[in-house]
Amino acid sequence: MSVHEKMNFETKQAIKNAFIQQVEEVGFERVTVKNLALVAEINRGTFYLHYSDKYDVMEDLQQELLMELERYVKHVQPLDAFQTLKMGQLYQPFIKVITCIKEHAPAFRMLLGEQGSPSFTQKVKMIFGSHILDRLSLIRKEAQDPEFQQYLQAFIASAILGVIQEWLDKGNENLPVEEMVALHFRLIRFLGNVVGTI
Amino acid sequence: MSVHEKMNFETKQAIKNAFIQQVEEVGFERVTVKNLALVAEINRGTFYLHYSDKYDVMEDLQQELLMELERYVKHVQPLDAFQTLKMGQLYQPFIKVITCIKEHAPAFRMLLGEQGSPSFTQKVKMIFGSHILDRLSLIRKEAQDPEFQQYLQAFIASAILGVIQEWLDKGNENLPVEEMVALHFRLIRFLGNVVGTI
DNA sequence: TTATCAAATCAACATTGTGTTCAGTGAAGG
DNA sequence: CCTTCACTGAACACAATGTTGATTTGATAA
Repeated sequence: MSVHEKMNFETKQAIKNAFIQQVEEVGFERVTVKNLALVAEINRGTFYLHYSDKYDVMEDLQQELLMELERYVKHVQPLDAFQTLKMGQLYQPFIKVITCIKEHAPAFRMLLGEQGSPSFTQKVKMIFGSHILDRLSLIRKEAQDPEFQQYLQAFIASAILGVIQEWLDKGNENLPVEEMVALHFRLIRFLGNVVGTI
Repeated sequence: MSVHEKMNFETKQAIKNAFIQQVEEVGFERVTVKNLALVAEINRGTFYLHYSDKYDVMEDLQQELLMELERYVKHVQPLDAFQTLKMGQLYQPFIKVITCIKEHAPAFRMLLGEQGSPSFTQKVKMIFGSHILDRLSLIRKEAQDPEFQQYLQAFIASAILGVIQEWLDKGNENLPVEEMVALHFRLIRFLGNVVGTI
């Protein structure tokens, strides 16, 4: 790697960081290339050497995070998860997912937050939904109806993501990753019990 | 009501409709006052007689829908809902909520969709969460821990809204309101059963 | 040391949307 | 007939955009 590529990389990073900061501050719509250049401490012209516009930065950031996220989510198997849970242990693949999100917390908080991107939220749900429900249809015949399965995916993926959004919102430093994972299973079990007892 | 007020009202409506159409087409960020005036077939200057900018239109639209929604959601009582469900009937207050959403489907689809507003989504979740979980803490001691309750709210509200978003996305004309309501309870019961049998 | 080359800077430009203003138009109502 | 009032149309200064071309910087390699 030449020094030029390194400078190139650092400038791109500076732009991305400025972007995250600006979106959190004023919302995506009010972000301007002018201010991005100002915050990133680069010339406005330099911005255009790396990105065509602010939408381009958004795309780049989203791609980066979605690829990283999918890398961990694809190892999650819901049946194994419940099995592990029954033995009173935490399910490692899911811990890795939450850890991944925590590591990129500023970006996720921004994209999933009040000023964020609905399309990103939707893509994250897709990743959760498609992988987490992979083999659930094997054990329950209702889950074989494609329409029901589709709504089941939306239901569970939204629920999980909703908890994660709440966690990010509150400043996740309070609640460690392990408790976060345990919380998900407590919530699902709680709902199951309520349905059972009524 | 004078004719002038009527004209006034119709112009505002035209702007709102143009706004919905434009957001769906190009996304909120790329909506311009210029194009809104073009689509609504009014003079650009006329726009500023009704709204100060596009954010103002967004606010107006959101307020309108949130007030309407809350009007129905506040009659939903989860305990009654499960009671009704056990007797094989559909829970009327929830039917009214879904009907309300269906009646304003274009606006809801836009605001909750890929090009929509995360802050609106969040507000809808708040309305769902605060009303639906109102008395759930009475029957289960876990639900009394405020932090758990907070996450439980996020969990359930997100799940329900996720299903509604899926419904709107697919074009809700396919699935009638009654089946939509039944689906929610089928989903919750399914999850309960899966947790119970594993 | 010096020539080289990519990255970043700087200034200038036409373009587009913004928000405001102000003189007009036309239809309804008194 | 004349007032009222929503709306029109044109003009304005302003701000951000995206592009260009000339220039500076600094590390690398002969």
